[in-house]
Amino acid sequence: MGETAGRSLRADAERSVRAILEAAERVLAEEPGASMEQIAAAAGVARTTIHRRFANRQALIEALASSAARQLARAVDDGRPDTAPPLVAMHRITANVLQVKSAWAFALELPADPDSEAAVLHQDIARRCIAVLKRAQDDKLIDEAADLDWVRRVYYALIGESLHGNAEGADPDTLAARIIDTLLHGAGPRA
Amino acid sequence: MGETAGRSLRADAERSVRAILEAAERVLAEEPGASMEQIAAAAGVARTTIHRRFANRQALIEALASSAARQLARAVDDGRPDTAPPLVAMHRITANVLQVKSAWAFALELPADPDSEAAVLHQDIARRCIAVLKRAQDDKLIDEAADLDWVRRVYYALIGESLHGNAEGADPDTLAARIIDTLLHGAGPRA
DNA sequence: ATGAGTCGCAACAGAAGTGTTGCAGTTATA
DNA sequence: TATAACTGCAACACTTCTGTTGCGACTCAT
Repeated sequence: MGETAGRSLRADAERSVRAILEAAERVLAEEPGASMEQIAAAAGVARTTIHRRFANRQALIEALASSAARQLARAVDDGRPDTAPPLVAMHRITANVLQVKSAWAFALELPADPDSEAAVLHQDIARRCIAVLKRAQDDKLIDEAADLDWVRRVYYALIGESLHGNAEGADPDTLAARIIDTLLHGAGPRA
Repeated sequence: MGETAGRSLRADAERSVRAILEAAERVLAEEPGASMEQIAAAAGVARTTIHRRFANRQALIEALASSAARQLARAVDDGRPDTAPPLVAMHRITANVLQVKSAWAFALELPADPDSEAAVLHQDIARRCIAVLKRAQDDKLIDEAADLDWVRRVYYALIGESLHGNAEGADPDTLAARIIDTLLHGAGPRA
């Protein structure tokens, strides 16, 4: 049977759903084609339990994407993108996002249908990201002729790249500092 | 049966292999889990023909990765990384790489075993990439304190990002110019 | 404590993919 | 042209995954 978004579940059922989503992230990150059986085993749950909550493999993956997108949105909000000084907001947001993305890398890189909840959230996040960049631009931190959408894409790419070679688990604040420094100044000689 | 690297094939067989590899790139780029049947159909070939040349799905994918890596290596070489002035080499290499990567995106983002031919080629490419950056650094184009491995990773990320939003098919030279400009100067205000 | 919700287990049917083989017909190449 | 290579097609056995059902046991909520 399975439900994508039903009414409130019992406490133990809710625990199972969380365990399944976390296991799915862990397993699928290493092997995108992994079977429901593998995910169930990693979650410490029977395969049938997954099918009770999620009708399809598809439904599970969509729920995973939505869950991760919500956490990402919260990570951005926690950085006070509208009120904090641009540089402070960028640093805090970047550090927060790095942590969320390192835990939900697979789910957040999932291609989402344009009308899914995850896609809407990602679109909203991009909007707020550009708003922060705009404020930075007004403060002369970013060149006035810069294409903010390109800057945002570069920013995303720097975050993604920082996570690849991070098996050692460097400090998020250190990584964030390097990301923002590179974003604003590049690799050229300093004045 | 299938061979990963046999002796010289007949002309028509060689054509088939090329068609299969190109179809595999096309099909797998859209659906990484696509079946051999789908690949065969896209190549205009019977499924059994694929199995004659490639023992496994695995073998096919490795051959795909190797083929793409060789083309990428050639794209770098064509930019004269050791002899041309650093800025010229960077621009030419970037434009060449953009074209190859747009045609073989799936194959080039494939995770490769450390001892595979593709992995060796990618490692060699990274080595040459850093060599060019080093020459740029000697020419004061890159800050002397910069971590060249980080610069290389940023460079890769910028190339990857440029290809995502490129459904319109912008001019490789234009894209390359923006990539190098961003790499060296970032988004901050110009002096 | 009682009832509804939840779970694990076992079993099932069905779908889809993989890899192999044999053979007849076609094509390159010497 | 003669030979060997190549191809498509059909059929096969085999494995794996999916999604479902039924049932007894357990657990949360009231």
